[in-house]
Amino acid sequence: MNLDEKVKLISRNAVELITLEELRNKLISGEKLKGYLGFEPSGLFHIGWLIWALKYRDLVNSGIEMYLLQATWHAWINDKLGGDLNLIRAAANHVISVLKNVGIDVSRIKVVDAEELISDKDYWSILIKVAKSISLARVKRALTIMGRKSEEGETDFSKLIYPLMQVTDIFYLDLDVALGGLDQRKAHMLARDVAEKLGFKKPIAIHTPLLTSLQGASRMDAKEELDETLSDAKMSKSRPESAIFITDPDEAIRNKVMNAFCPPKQTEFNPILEIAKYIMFYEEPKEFIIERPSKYGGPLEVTTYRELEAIYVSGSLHPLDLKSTVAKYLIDFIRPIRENVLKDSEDLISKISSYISR
RNA sequence: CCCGCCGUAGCUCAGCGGUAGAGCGCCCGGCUGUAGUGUGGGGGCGCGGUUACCGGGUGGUCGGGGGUUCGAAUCCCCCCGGCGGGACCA
Repeated sequence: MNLDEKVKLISRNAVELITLEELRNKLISGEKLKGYLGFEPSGLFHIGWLIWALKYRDLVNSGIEMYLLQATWHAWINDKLGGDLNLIRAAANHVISVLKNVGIDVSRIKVVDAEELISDKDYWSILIKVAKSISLARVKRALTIMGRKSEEGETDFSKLIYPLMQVTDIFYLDLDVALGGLDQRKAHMLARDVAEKLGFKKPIAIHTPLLTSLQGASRMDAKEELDETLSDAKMSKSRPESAIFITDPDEAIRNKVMNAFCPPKQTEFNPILEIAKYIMFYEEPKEFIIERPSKYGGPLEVTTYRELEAIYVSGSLHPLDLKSTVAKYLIDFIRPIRENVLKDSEDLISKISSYISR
């Protein structure tokens, strides 16, 4: 793989890459790059996470030495799964199981548990150095979670430690690249802000897009939808269709897609089009056949997302036909993963599910 | 990563094209003469020097580098540092 091919692989389908120049320079220098993604085990794997999972796979394949951080303590701070560390660990194993089945060669990556980090006093030494180098206002600004919840009620103090831990994770692991959904931007930028002053590597930040909720309102990312649907029973009952889980059976996937928000001709905040873009067409060209009764124009075939978007925007592709086609391909995509994951970790899933449903 | 504000004496800041300033601090002196000390006690004298006050003095790569100008702390560009805000959604 030459330089341009590597850069293309690393940057494809990312919302942003900060900065491209730094990435190129590091690649040119020939040094072995280390990267990571930290995930919060918070319940069942949903398809929004597939986007970063696919990106993670790209980075592994590009030759970057990738770490995968199971952010169990972080999940504890965020009260995921009721703050039960045993459940959180089960959820972490479930995520690893999914990643294996998405085609990530687990033998090529280094899985790190937050437990390992926090048991080393060097970790806490870095955390305090980071804390000393920034103001309280700056930490608060790096907090994604705070915004909405603080309007509703009190936020406990542990939440302030969260961004510090994210920054410390990056420095402790001595990383060149930090990967995450766009919701991780604040933490990554904080790390970039203080890195040089403290003598650590300034991480290149790669952000993947977030999927719009199937209901169209907000985003299907870990911080909002999953948290609310999984850890909040009320939400789960009132909004059962907001996310598609990797463990959903075929019919559930089809129902969720068919019931989803999908405004005609519109690309913005259109979850179905986004699924097509980021999952179906993650790799192009791709054979994408829209089967359609002849009275609505008959079957159509496209090979790139750009073509699909063009015919959708023009109005010649009806949302119903888009939905049924996306449902079909999504089912095909998820089925093998689901089957293996269920085989792999059924006990974990039932543990997590039982928490959710109780 | 993006935007904004700031960077001038040790400190807080003013000055914003025409001789680099103020307050505070610091140093010296005056006034005062406490505690302590030279003594066993007291006085005197000396040492010492608190607080306030008075007088005098000390203060600078105007963050760095370029540029414009007869002339730059001041205007323009780049960089560094501090702070604040933004950054899909809320």
